[in-house]
Amino acid sequence: MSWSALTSVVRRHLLPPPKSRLLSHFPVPELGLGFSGSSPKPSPPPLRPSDDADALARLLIHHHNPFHPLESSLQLAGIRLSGDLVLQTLLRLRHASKVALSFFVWARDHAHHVHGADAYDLMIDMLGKVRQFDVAWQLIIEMDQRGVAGPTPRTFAILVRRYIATGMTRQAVRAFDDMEAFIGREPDVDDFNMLLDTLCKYGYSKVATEIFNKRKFKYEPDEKTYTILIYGWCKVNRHEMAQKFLKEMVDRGLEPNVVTYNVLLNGICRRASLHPDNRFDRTIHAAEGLLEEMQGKGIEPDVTSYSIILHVYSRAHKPELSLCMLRSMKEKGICPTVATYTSVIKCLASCGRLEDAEDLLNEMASNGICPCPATYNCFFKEYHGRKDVDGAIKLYKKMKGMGSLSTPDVHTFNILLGMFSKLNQMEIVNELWNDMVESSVGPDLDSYTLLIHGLCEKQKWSEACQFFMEMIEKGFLPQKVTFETLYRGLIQSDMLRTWRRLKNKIEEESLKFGSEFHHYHFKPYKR
DNA sequence: GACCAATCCA
Repeated sequence: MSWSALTSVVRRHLLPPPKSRLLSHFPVPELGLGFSGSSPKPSPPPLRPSDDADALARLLIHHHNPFHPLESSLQLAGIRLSGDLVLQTLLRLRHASKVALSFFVWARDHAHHVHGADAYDLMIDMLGKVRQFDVAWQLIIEMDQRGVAGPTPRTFAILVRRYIATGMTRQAVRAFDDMEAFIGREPDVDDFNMLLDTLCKYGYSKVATEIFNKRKFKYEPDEKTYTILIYGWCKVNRHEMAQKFLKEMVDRGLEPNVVTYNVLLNGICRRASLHPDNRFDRTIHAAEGLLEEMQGKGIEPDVTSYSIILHVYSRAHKPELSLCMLRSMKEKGICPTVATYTSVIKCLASCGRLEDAEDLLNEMASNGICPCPATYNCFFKEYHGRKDVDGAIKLYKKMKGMGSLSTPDVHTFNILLGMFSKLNQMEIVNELWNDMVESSVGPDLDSYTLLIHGLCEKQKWSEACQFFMEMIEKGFLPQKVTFETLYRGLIQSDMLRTWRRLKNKIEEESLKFGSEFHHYHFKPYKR
């Protein structure tokens, strides 16, 4: 059966689409946790390519249905997709959390290859993202009872990360303490490091330090533990605290290694202001001092150390120094990575030296290093600045033909959308938009904003309005300027019917999802 | 998963 035939079968069984898919309203579904021992039926292994999973996922999102009718549709079609594959696809796509949970429950109960701990971990991560921690815990308990090789320490790492990302640090620590009862052993240093690392990554260095001081006698802290804490304090720009832990580390008889020094180096360079030149000089001086200190201890700088310095050169627009350092690191036998090359290329491109940047791009290729989208985006930014349409289109076409590591990302599209919209080439904007939707990397809030602003500038009010409503439906909250520009345009050109439709839409959404839209004012606009 | 790159609409 062809995909289009399957699509029509599925559609026939589906309920009408929902009115909205915003995430802030997320009713807990009936999980049916009292599963009655009915052993899962064995199902054949996945036979279909991931394209089908992708298409199915899109269809599911589009209709947003309960899945019972779908099961028969799938059986009718004789297709058995791997549940894990569809689940992963759903979770990759934006705003599909509710659909993903329904699918997970359905697939679990119908044994479509969703019994593994991986699927549970994916779901728990997603539930944490939308703050449904009670449901996440239900799944953890279910994992335990079902014996699906979990929950594992990784499951708890995911849960802990989600708690911390939400700012619920106390609950994160409690979850960490609850882990022992599930995994059947005491947490070790690595687990402890995970907790501290996650706290520090999200800026809770103070909480991490408190936990560390309370428990450092229970776990044997190692180099990683201290490096994590030093990273945390550097991140919040508290260098004196970073130094304090460096000292404590040495006092304990632990030797700082190259990673520890790179963390300190990045702490010096990360947000240092480089304007005017004497500030740049001061930063470089401090960085060189640290490099000397580490070399004095017999630790040689590695790619990361060089990449950190190169990033400073790039931010300060010093192409000569950049190239010089790249050369000297190669002479020392240190192989540049994508990050290294991207920093230098960004520096050259932003200084207008596109030919030199292209040379480096070729050098990367001959060294077998695959450029990432960020590498190409440096060129696009410069083309944008020069209004070089041909250059941009040529590079874009080249990227489209490349492997998945180098295909355009959201930023690529956003740069190009902004460029061609400003140059008034709306056919190309349209084409880019379609490419972006097709490749499922976007659109994001910026893409919508760029497109709508572009359309407003061209006075294409009804098109702009259409995209405005689409973005609301997808759960993006448009900026105030976007709303006001559109509002003014619709009123001034007497498009009152379109305006009313837009107004109803916003009122409908804000009724359901609370105060999010309150900064839009509906006062009649004075002409 | 102890460190390095990465967007710019008013």
